[in-house]
Amino acid sequence: MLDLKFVRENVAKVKEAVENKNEKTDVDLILSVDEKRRSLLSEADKLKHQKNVVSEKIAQMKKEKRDAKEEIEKMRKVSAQIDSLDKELKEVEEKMADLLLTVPNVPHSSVPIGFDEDSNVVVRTWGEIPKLDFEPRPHWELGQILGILDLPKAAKVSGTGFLVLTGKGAKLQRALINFMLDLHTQKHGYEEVLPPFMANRPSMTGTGQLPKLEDDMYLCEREDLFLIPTAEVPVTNLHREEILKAEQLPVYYTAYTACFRREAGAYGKDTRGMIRVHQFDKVELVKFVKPETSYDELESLVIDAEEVLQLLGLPYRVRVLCTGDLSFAAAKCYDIEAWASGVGKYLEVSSCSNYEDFQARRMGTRFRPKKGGKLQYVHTLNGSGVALPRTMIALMENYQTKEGTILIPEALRSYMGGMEEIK
RNA sequence: GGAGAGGUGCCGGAGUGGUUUAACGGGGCGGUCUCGAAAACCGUUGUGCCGUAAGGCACCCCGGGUUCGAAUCCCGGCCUCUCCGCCA
Repeated sequence: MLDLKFVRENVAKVKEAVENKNEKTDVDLILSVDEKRRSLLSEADKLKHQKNVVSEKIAQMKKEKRDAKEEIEKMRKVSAQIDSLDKELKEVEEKMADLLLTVPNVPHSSVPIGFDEDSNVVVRTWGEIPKLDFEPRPHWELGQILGILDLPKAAKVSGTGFLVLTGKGAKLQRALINFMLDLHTQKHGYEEVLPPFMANRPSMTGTGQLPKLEDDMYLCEREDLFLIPTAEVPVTNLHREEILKAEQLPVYYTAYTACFRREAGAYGKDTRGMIRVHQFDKVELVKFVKPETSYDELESLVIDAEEVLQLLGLPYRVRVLCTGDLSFAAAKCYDIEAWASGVGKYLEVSSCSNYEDFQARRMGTRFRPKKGGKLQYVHTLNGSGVALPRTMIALMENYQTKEGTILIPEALRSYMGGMEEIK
């Protein structure tokens, strides 16, 4: 959420952001509602002031046992006026709040302007794309041959877009989770959190999934709870409506969770295998930082995520997203994409974003800079560190052998009980 | 699910229908003292909104209601705690 004052004072900038992000927010409507709101507010405030003054007078008169009938009668009328103004004001303010939630964050000045993902810019690549001397198999074939991925059973149990990992496949997934959590907690200084996999509306609104993306999420209607689409939601909301101490910043969290996405509107895309599924595992990184450091923190966040792929020996590239591909709440975002030999393309395994104070303002997460200074909103960031099925895909497809087995990267072997190969 | 208790500021914790941002304590900040520090003492310390400003308004979990006037009384909701039931 942007500050209403900021919108008022930076109309051109906000309209440009709406345009560049391909959003449809009506900024002029916001301005006119704001004007209405302010005029109602000052009218109501005047009457309330009168009420307060006269109420005090009535109290005084009662104390002196004088008759206050006339004043009471007058106030009865004023109160009625206030009531009706307040009612109108409430409607206008609710409308204002709803409108403000539809204004996207303003992209950082370093973000390339562009309409869609074709304008994303590769900032670096790492590793060599493996040159296999045989026709590489896609992961679903490998999974079937080795008996570690059973898509037909997943379809039977739940439907398309779900996975059943079995035996060494399940173990490999668990190994990856543990490997990543250990890396981030032990080497990168993140605190591990295991949050709920369901979140309420205020939380979903806090991080910016609501109101825009409601249809992309699974909703348990009886409880009005959403299955989390990412650990970003529960972990970032840990500090909703809180005032953090300046000296405790920056705060780093890492969390493993399952993630649930309806993938509405993605029908026909990546339907085979486990590239795009309704439920997947992910290790997430979340940061709460001081505003002046947030862009440095974004760079180090990306590096922390990249290290996962480096240690696994998976080649990847990092792209900075252009304005049109940038999510609603983000000010800047890097995608990390791992190369997968079987399907022959780069797969997005991480998205690292700086939200600046956009989420913090929605959540009410602030800190006091020091010495009785004014409260300020923190900056929040998060990134996958990293998402699992696609990392599994890259691993399976890049480490496959001519015989259809999969070599296990060095870094993972201790997590696999010393296993060197899945065969 | 049943019964009870409670939700107050940065934190702990009082609170009478009528000068309430709200006793008291802690913390923070400023100062006195000190070579320096601790201790002690004194002072100070909420947030948001409107307004060029002076100033004003709102806020004691959330939403309604009663009243000239509600942190205080009534109703609904959410959350926490205790006991009982159920349960991996």
